[in-house]
Amino acid sequence: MGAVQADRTTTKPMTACESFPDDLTILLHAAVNQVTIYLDRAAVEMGLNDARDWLVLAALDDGQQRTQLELSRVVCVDKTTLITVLDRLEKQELVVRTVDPSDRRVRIPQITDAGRRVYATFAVARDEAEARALDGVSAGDRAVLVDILGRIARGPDADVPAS
Amino acid sequence: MGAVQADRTTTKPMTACESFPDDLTILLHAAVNQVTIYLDRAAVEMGLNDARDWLVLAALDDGQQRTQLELSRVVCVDKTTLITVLDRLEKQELVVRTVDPSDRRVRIPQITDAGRRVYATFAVARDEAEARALDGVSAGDRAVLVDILGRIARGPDADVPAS
DNA sequence: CTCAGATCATCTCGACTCGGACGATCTCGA
DNA sequence: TCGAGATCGTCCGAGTCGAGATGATCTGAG
Repeated sequence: MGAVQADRTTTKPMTACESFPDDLTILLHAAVNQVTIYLDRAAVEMGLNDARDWLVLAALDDGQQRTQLELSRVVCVDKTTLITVLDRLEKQELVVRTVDPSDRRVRIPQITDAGRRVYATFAVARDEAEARALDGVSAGDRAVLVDILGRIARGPDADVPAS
Repeated sequence: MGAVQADRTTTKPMTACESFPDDLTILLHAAVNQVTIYLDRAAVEMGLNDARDWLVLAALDDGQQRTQLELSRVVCVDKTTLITVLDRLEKQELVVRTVDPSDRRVRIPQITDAGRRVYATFAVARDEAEARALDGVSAGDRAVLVDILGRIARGPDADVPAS
């Protein structure tokens, strides 16, 4: 039988990956896959559903007032999917949806104290995971990594010159 | 803006991402997201469905004989999902499923000449995209990137001691 | 003031994903 | 030789995702 199967009620991909180190994009995929597996596990362990739940909490934790639409763009989650995430988090009382009094169409999701606590706990687990993953990597190399990833993430040109 | 919406028939996430550069894992997600968007677009342009289609082709192109199960592990795709990918690629005559004569349970998917051509074409587009993404990054820094990503992808130690 | 058009959150519904069956086949011990 | 158990590819059903439609609300022109 599957020895290390998580007893989850919801469906969740558990694909471990033994990739070939040929190519940057493949490597990138494999890396994110690995990280996701670990983070998802940590998230489940503390009652969250997903690493995405945590991602949303992280975005909310910086205190900025954001509409759901803005939030969905920040965390790379479809606005439709974000609704279900917020529903879940709200039910767990980790966030609340407040109505912007100046524009009653928009909701401003805000993190609660409980949410902040969960986020802080998770952040510790995440930092440990990162530290383990980057064990033996010099600070300079880490900076290089962050720099390049940021460059990739922001896109090849970010602002297409009006062509 | 946006404005560059692809007119796709199949469902496909098009979430562009304007992430905050706080954290490594978020950065990693954002980077892979960006790359995926680009690769998916390129894949669609040459008749493939997905960047995953290409990933499968890439894995098959190294000439190794692999069962579908092995293949699914290599490319980080669930074996069930891989079936639909192979079905599609087989219909396009980019791969064929051969039966291993020494074990008639297993299928050995193999890339065809047409598949090899498509893969080669795609590889050019991919290399261009990579070059653009890494424009202005020194060769040394690239090596660092590949090294660290590989380290992350291979996992901290594959089996986390259940503490 | 009124109304047309824009924008927000939500809902709907079709497409996709994956855990858990299942049949076919292999292996190994009796 | 035979059968129990393992392993392969495939199928099915529940769950998830996201493009487009919908309803509520805002904005600006007349």
